[in-house]
Amino acid sequence: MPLSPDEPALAAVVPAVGRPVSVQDAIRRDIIAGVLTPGARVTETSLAQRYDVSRVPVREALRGLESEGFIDSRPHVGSRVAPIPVHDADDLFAVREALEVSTARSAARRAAALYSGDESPEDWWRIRREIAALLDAGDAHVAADDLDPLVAINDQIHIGIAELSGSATMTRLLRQLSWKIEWLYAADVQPRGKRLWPEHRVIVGAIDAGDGERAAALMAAHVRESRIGYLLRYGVTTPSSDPVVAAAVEERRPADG
Amino acid sequence: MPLSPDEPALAAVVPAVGRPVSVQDAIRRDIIAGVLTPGARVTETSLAQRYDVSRVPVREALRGLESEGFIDSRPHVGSRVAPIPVHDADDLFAVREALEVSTARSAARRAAALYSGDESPEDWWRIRREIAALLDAGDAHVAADDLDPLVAINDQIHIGIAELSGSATMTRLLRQLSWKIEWLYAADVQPRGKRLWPEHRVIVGAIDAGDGERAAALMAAHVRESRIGYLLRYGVTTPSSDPVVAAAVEERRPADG
DNA sequence: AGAGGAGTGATTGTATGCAATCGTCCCTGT
DNA sequence: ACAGGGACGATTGCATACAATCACTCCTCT
Repeated sequence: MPLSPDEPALAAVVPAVGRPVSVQDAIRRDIIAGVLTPGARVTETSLAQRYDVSRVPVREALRGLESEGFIDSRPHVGSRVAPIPVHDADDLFAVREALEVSTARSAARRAAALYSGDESPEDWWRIRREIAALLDAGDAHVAADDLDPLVAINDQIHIGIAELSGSATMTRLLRQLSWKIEWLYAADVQPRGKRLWPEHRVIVGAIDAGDGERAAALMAAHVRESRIGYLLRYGVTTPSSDPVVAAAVEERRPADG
Repeated sequence: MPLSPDEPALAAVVPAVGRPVSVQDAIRRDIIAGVLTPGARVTETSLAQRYDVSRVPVREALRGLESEGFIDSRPHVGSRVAPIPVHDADDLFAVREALEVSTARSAARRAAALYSGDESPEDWWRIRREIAALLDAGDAHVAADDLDPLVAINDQIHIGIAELSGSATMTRLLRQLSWKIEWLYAADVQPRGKRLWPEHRVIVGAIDAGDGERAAALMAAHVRESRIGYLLRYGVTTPSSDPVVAAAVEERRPADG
């Protein structure tokens, strides 16, 4: 697996978190962190005071958050933090499966085309190197039993795979969803991703090998396993929309916590 | 296929076009209609004058359009109408395939659950009736050889199927994409959807029958065929990211126009 | 002649103030 | 006591005005 054909090692692990936080980022962060609880009523004025800005940037931020699904807004009435998305969890996982299976397959195909010289994507190697760094960082956190950062790293890896697939649209959609995913996991203090973590390296391996179908199958299993684990942990009563997932949940429920 | 278990016939064919157009809708409409051509430079001030509003609503609209992919904006420099998305077409179709295969499968499963009495979704019948109306309307347009409205009707049907699937997330994402799809097709005055049109009724039939895998397979073939047709018509030179599609395009290219 | 830097113009980003709209409460009439 | 209507308060929607930032040009120095 030759990772760096031209440039030197390069650190660049920090996954774009250091931006000069916009109001939208600040509010989203507070929602994900639980400072602004779901169902809480928020007015433009109160938020403006809270973040010490005018109402105008708050307005823009609310519009953006609304389209991301974090805010429910009604004209002339007010806005609320969207109800906790646990109900949407199964839905969200279904979308992830649909999208990410496709990105994994495409990424592997592009890798194959790359090796055969048919294509030379401009920044394929840069992204691939970032993923490698993220995998290493995740391994370190797992080894240190410091699992909290794994949520963000996990998202970054999945977005990175989407970037490798070369589909700007999928990347954009997945980025939207990733925030909600983080929100879902944020409620879970100790993510059980430790068991699933090693799967990432296997998936990336299949991509490197250029085996599209294997990458797709591995990704499908990965997302599905994550979905089952989530539904089990939260004891969601309504069955999953995917019969296979629903059956697995039902089967494992008594054995689990 | 019993369509109306409780309510009477109901017209409601008009697919939500009559809203009091916001600035964002107005700009998007002009982009899709070609009034604002891709690459054109647009400033907040010029748009404000154009639509006779202040810069504030224009700002919000631009933010929204940016997240929809219609506008490329650089801070302190200006905004441009995003370059013509023909290059993204293949990408867009790939996403559609990933999402819509999933929605078709889920919709069929819900139909099966509905018939067996396991579930009673609140507005399943309403949506199903709207789809029926859309199918009829499309048939009428095809019969009259008036193919222009088919683009919008087509989008509405696909969104309706997503709604039947019960996945709010998929519906939201698909709705975002549908605008871009319309943009793509708008360049094509005479959409060649006439040949593909009857497939919709077959897909809906599979959903009604509760046959998830068949619905999924039909939808996959439908989107793929549409994709091939598009790439052929526009003579896109770069091969599709899907090898099957790329091969089909290559095979049919000489025979076609 | 070329490179560097300051000035200028254009554009975005933000704040404040006012108008429009909607929900709610109280008051009145029956 | 209850229903209906009007007024008030709260909140959003919008316009104007100003500040900050960036790109570009021209001027100067080497």
